[in-house]
Amino acid sequence: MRTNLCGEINKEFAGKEVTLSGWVGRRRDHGKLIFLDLRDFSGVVQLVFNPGINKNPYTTAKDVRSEYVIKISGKVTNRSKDTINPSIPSGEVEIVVKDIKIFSKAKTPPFLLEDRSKVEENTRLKYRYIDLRTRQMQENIRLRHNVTDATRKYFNSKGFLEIETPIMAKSTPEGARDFLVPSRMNPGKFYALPQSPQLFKQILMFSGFDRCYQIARCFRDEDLRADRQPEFTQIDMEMTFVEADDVMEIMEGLFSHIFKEVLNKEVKLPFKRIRWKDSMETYGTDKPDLRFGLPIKDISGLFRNSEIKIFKDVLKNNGAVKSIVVNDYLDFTRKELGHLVETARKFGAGGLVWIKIDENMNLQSPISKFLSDTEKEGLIKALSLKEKNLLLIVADKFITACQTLGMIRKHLARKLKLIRADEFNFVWVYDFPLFEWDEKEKRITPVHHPFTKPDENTAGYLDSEPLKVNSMAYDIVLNGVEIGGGSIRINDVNLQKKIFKILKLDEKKIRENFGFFTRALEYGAPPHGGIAIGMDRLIMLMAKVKSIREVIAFPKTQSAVCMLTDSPSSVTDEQLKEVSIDIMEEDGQE
RNA sequence: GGAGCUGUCGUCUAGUGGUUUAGGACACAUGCCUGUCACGCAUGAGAUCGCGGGUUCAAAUCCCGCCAGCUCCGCCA
Repeated sequence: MRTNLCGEINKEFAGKEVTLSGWVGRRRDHGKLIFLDLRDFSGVVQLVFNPGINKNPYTTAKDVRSEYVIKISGKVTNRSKDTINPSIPSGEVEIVVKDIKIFSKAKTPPFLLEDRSKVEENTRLKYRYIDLRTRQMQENIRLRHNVTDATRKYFNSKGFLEIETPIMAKSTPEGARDFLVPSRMNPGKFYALPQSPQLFKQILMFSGFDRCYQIARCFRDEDLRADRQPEFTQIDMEMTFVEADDVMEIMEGLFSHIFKEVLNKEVKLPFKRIRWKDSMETYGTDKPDLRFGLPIKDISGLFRNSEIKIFKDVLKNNGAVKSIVVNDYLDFTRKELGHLVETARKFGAGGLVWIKIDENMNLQSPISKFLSDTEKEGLIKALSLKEKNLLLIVADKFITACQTLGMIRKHLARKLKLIRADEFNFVWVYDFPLFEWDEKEKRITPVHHPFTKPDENTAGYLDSEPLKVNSMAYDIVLNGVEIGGGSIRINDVNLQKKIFKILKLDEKKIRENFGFFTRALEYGAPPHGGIAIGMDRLIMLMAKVKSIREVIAFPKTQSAVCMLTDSPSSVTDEQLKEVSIDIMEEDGQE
C-alpha cells in the first residue's frame, strides 16, 4: 500500500520511486497541470499531475476531490528554486505521479480542516472523524498516547503491577451519583459503573500485590464542565507499607518522567508543598496557581479598634480583614474598580474596599476619611506599600474573605497578564481537614473520601470535635488545576467503622454498602496509600488547551450527549422487559 | 436546580422594525488556465434567519415560551 509516509519525504528522497497512501487535502487545478496535497498522520507532500508526462493519472486526478483516499506511485523530484515551499518539511520536493488509485471517494466535508479553529465545537463533535484528522487533534491524541505509554513504563520499572478491576461494580451511594446498569439475570438489581477503582485497589493491597496501578476509566453522573466529563481517565496507583512522603516521591518521579519523555521538559524536584490552611490563607483556594504572586495578606490586627464599622463588626464576629496589593492603580479605571466590587459580591463577600496610594503616599479611597493615621501608617508598614500601589480589601467571615480574594487574585492575574504561561508549576497541598460541615445536608462529610486515614496529631479530636481532625491526604495541583488527590488509607477496621459512624452512616447501611470492604479489612490489612491523577486534565494542561474535550477522542457535550452517535438513546420495550424496567411517564414525576 | 453568553447558506459571518429578491468570504458546481501551495479568472447553485407563539400595516430584527451549544455557581465522597 505504501513504501513511505508523506511526512518523511524530503530532498534526501530525490530521484526515488515511492508509493504513498493518504487523504487528499487541497487541490489546485491549473487546467493542464494539477497539484494535490496528500496527507497522512505524518504530514503532507505535494503531488503533481502533468498530462505531458503521464496522461492517465492526470485524467483521474481531474475527478479527485478533498478527503478522497488515494494511493499514488511516482518519482520524488526536486522543485525548481522559485517553487520551493519553505512552510512544509517536504517543500523542497514533490511527487511526479505515474500511477494513482482511488480507494474511496468522499462527500464534500462539512468544514475544511484548516478552518477548524473557527468552526463551532458541536459541528466538530458531530463530524468528529473529520475533526480528528486535523493536525491539532492528531497531536493531542498522540500526546495522550505518549502519556499513558510513559506512565506504564515508569510504573513497570518501579515494580508496580497493572491490574484491572471491574467496570461492572457495586453502587456505593456516598459521593458522586453512580451510573447504573440493570442486571437481566438478577431482576431489580443493578451494577454501578465505578467512580474510581478505590476499594478494589485497596483490596489488592490487602492481597499482597504490594504496588499496583491502573489507567482507569471512571464514571460519575454529575454535571459537566470544561474540565469534567461523565467518563474520564485516572492514573490510579496504590502502594503497601508506605507513608505520604513515599507516595509523593514516587509521583514526583512519574511527573518528571512523563514531562521528560513526552515534552522533553525538566520539572524541578521536589515539588513545593503547602499546608491546606496556608494555601487557603495566602491564595484563597486549595488549588493555588503559583505561576504568579499577588499573595493575600491578613491585616485584621490593624483594625481591632477601628472606627470603620464593617471592619469592626466583622472582627467582632471572628471574621478577618484580608488584602491584596496590586502594583499600579493606573491599570484600573473607576469603572473597573466598580467591576471588582461587583465580582467580590458575586463570590459571596459583602463588598470590597479599594485604596490608592498616590505619589505623596496619601491614601485615596471611599473610606479614607474614616481611616485613622495609625491605621494608615500601619497599612503602609505592614504591606510595605509604595506609591501608585492599589490595595484591595475584603472584610468578611474568614473563609469568605479568603475565597473572595482568591477569585479576585485569579481575575487580576489574567487582567494584568501576570501568569507565566510557559511554566508548569506543581505544588502539593497537604494537611487537609478530614471532614467538613455540609450546610445543605446538615451533616459531616469527608473532604477526601471515608477511607482516608486521620492524621495522628489531631486524631484525638475524632470523638469530641471531628471537624478539628486533619487527614493524611494530599492533592497535587498543576497551574492552579487540581490534577490529583490521594491519601494514606485506613487499615484498621475499628477506625474505619468509627469514621463511618461519625459520617452518620447507620450499621445497616455500612453492612449493605461497605460490608465486603470492612470484612476484607478484618483479615490482615497492611498500611497502604496511593493517589489518583485526573489524566485528561493533566494532558489538557500539557497540550495547553482550554477543555478536556480537546484531548478525548469522543467526548460528550455539557448535557452528557455524544453528538457523533446520539447516545444516550431510547431502547426497545423488549430490551426494557428483559431487564425488568418500566419507564415512568413525565407526568408521573413531581 | 440556578446565572450568563450564543444560535442567519455546508462553514465563518454582515444585517438592531420597511433600503433585503437576507449581503460577503471560504467551500461547492461548470468553464478557462502548465508552477500553484489560502492558486487565479468568469459564471452558477446554495438560507423553513434554532423551534413555537405573540406585538405590529410590516419581524432575522421587539416580547414570551421552548430547544440546542458553551462558560460558570450548586453538584463532583
